[in-house]
Amino acid sequence: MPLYTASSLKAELNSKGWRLTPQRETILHVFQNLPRGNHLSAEELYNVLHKRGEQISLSTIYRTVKLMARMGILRELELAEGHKHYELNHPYPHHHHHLVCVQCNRTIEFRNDTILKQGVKQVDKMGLELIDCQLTIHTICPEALRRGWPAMLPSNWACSRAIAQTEELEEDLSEN
Amino acid sequence: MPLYTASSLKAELNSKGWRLTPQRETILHVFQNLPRGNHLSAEELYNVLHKRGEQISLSTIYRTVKLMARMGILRELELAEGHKHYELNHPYPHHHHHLVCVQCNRTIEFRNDTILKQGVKQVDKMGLELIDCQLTIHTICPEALRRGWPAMLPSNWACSRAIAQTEELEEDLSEN
DNA sequence: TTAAGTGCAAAAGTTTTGCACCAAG
DNA sequence: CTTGGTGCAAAACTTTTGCACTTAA
Repeated sequence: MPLYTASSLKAELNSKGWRLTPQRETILHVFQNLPRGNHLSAEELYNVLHKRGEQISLSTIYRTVKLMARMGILRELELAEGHKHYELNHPYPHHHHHLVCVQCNRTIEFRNDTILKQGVKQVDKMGLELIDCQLTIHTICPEALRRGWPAMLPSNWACSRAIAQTEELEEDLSEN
Repeated sequence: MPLYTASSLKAELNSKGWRLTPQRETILHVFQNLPRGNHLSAEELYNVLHKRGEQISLSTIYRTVKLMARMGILRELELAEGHKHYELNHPYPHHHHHLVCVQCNRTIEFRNDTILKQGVKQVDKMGLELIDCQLTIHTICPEALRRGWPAMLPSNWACSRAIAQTEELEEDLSEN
């Protein structure tokens, strides 16, 4: 059971005065059939479509993914590669976050329900609605380290301190 | 007491074979004197510097902020405005996250120690080091709503479901 | 001294837009 | 029919790079 069928997508669009077009339907299908963990840039989506023989222009792709991201259907990911990536905005049990190597841009997904809960709590507190909520962790992956990127983070780095102090905090609260 | 002095910055740089230049020092100063909650794009930083009479080229600015972000001194923010913003990467008690309106790009900062703790836990589990950890929440702000952006999110949206299910989960765990 | 950094101008990319035509509701 | 959507080509931007010249260590 996909998150959206053509008709539920149509209903969503029409309710805002927008239209369901074959292009939009096709693009949604691509994302729905994308193996979990994959995400596409506009250009990649364009290529996937062309391989399938679908002729959708790059402009339309850009317009569509942006619209769908604003609707909450797609998630816009900034994985530090100079362009945005998109993926289906999966509901709770499949919601996930990303870890990115600042050196080589390698990306790893992870799930963490506590974070989603905190996001929900935050918007609730402000009376807003959640469209998306993503934690991005920047790190240096083992490969990059091996290739010579700073063997150690400096001792007085903001984030080193953050770690130290947070660990203390964690002990104090003796949580989980 | 700033996070970095010229000499601690120099030490950090030198330890990796890099150099402290007047440009790098000046750029760090700008960020250290930026009122909390502000962040600058490369272009904005360029303008700030020029108003002060500092002649630093855009290329150098791009090179410097990227270097400092990879070192963990600055944080690279993607606030959906088509270009990156930078701010000092503050340690724990001042660490914060962002809430962004998908419609008007208005940004609101918030603090949440639980999220930072989860980020630390995640990298620890994988044996990595944390450089930055930022939750970005996408939402529609009240102003945008008032200006006519979808009065309600659709009932079957991924994120609506995420909220519902997470709230149940929250009750189940009866946490905090 | 010598390897790294800077500035400039040009290049490379991604994303947006104007406009004429097409099509969904 | 009317208004929104698409495709194309051009434009707009942000970010990166090659290269000659400086300069920190």
